[in-house]
Amino acid sequence: MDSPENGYANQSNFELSEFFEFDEWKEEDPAMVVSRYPQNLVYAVNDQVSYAGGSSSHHEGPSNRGTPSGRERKEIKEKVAFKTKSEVEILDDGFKWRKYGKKMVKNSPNPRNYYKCSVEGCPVKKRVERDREDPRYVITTYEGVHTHQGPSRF
DNA sequence: CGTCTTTGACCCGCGC
DNA sequence: GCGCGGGTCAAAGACG
Repeated sequence: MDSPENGYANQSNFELSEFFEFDEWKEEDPAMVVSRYPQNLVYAVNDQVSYAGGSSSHHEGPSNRGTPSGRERKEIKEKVAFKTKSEVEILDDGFKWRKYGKKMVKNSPNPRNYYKCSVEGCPVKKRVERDREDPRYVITTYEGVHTHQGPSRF
């Protein structure tokens, strides 16, 4: 029923070639982890997407609904996928997130949660999904960059 | 009171 | 042209 080599890449052209596996980051301060994640890495990921995204079906969502202003095609989209081993997906990374939607993935009996930064001006979006073959693993995908560098936790 | 959560409905882009 | 999938927003409710 499942392709042996099929993975998340199958779901989207965007391959998680840069996903990190944190075995026990729980021990560390989540806020610290975020602070330590290299920004250049983000560039590397989005750069890859840009190149491989020549026809990637994954691009920024729908045009601003209600904002008929000229939509500039953003070729650079920061996307970072993290594979975290945790029982709870609500890992506090130091920022405040507001859940704005839940959807079920066909290839997964697990629902996909959509979070957005509560801070106004922060176009950062977070997507949390459970691994379909490893429920104990959680895949967190961060999109965008925080404009506010002062998490209440920091 | 304020904030956040949850579900449903709606919309868009693309494929065939 | 239509359907599918995915993604987002909205309102209400719950809770602190």
